[in-house]
Amino acid sequence: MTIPDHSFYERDTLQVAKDLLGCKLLRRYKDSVLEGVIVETEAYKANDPACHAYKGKTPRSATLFKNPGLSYVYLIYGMYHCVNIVTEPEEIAGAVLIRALEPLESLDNTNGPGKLCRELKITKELNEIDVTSSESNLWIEKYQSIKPAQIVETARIGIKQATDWPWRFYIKDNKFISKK
DNA sequence: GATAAGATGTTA
DNA sequence: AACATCTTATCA
Repeated sequence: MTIPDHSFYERDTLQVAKDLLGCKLLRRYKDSVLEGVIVETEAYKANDPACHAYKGKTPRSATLFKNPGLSYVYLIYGMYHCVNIVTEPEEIAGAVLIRALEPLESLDNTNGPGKLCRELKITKELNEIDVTSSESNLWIEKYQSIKPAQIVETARIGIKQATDWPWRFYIKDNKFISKK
């Protein structure tokens, strides 16, 4: 078991989004650990109209400009949270949205960004967590290696801007991908 | 099956 | 007013 360090995240967001497929997301909660395999991601970058940081730094999006390897958690539609991992060097905005997990360890279906956050008890309290340390309450470990041929690139889901950019990635034939 | 609408609150 | 969502209802 190895944990990707800051240099893993301090790269192009699209590359990180692909490389995160097959890694595990782990959440320490009340003395137990909830975990799942990342099977679907989306990339968000500074020059991307759909990115929260597109119009510059705001109180919410400031996290996206910080150190790669931090978590970025926000509330969407008033009732669900979404988790991202910050990418690119400091002061350059970028993040990878984790859209779906294949459940391990006592998780129910987590085939969507809102559902997986509810299952893993991820809330705004877990914003700006260092996911490169197993001391954190939220972190990422290497798990499976995914061959490039197993990665499918498609358009992102649930956004109104830049809907034709193929910045969504998932593991081919996996049963836990979020639906349209 | 498909499509529509409602819940809900933060953001800028 | 929009929103990186999900569930439930109402068709067929």
